[in-house]
Amino acid sequence: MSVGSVYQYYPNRDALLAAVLEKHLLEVAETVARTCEQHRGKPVAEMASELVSAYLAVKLRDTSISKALYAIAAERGGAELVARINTRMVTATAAMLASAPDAHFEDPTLIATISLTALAGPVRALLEGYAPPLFETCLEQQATLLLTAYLGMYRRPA
Amino acid sequence: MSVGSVYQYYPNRDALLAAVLEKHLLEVAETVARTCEQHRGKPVAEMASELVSAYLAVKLRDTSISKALYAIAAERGGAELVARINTRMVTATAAMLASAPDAHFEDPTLIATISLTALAGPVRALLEGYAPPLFETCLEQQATLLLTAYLGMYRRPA
DNA sequence: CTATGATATGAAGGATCCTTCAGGTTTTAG
DNA sequence: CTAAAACCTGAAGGATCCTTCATATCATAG
Repeated sequence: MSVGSVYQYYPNRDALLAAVLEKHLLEVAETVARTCEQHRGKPVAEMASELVSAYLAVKLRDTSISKALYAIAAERGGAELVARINTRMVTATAAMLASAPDAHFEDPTLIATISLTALAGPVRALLEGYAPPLFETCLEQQATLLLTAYLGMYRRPA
Repeated sequence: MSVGSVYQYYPNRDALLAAVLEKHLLEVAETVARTCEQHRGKPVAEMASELVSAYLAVKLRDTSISKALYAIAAERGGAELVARINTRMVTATAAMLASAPDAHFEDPTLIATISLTALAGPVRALLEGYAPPLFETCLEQQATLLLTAYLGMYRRPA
């Protein structure tokens, strides 16, 4: 595709990049939201592993795209876009957490935010290239452990 | 300071940015490494809270600098620099973990990497602006809980 | 087949940013 | 006080990137 063609669909460079970023973020947010809706009422340990599994799957599907979009998200207007779409993931996750039969969260939104951002940290390290060689093979297991342990702190007797 | 003066100390733009980034990263890495050395042999719960405390303190000391450096780190050569200096933090943290009397880690480097990157996630969300209003007030407590729970999974009887 | 509209192309222009350098100021040394 | 060295300054040049537009190609319908 040539340079000129792009300008028939987007008014300028920023609009194009924002559209690409939004498409990807919406895909991630939708995947996470769907997963959260499907696992309401389940034990927190299951919530943790399913959330990790879904998030990693969608983020690592095409690593070159995810990696490139970090750079775009850091540019003008990127933060607002990320913030807006992240809200959807946090809301869905918080709703799932609130429905757990074996745990009680006083502030589900806070716990959801911590959980998702904590998950994003290792993924970003992997995608950006600061991570040991065999990091990817252990990531899902360790991330699941991380969230299971964290959410497990809020467990209550049945 | 004028534009021309800068070029008396650095050959070009990238060298200047790399130097600023390196200075900040080294400060963070040194702080974390010192904290880790000071808490060898302590229980894992204490390791977790001290690591969180030290990391947050140095990262949130000047938020405008930390925020600006994320953009630099994403540019040419930034990833290599971050990777190189992160190694120091991971090594120090792994050594601390290996010395815990109340836990056993088969792969301390892996656990250290997950711990540090998981910590970096929420901090980044805060600095970049995607985080709820009262996120900062709860961050230290929640991050401590996150790492305490995670590292606690590797606890063994005394 | 031809006309009309829709889409594609990439060189040229403009805007922005990086770097240099001729000259000025401050500091140091004799 | 004077000369030399060290340092500072910002306008001008060059390099890079964003955007436009005249032209070309393709698709559709009459």
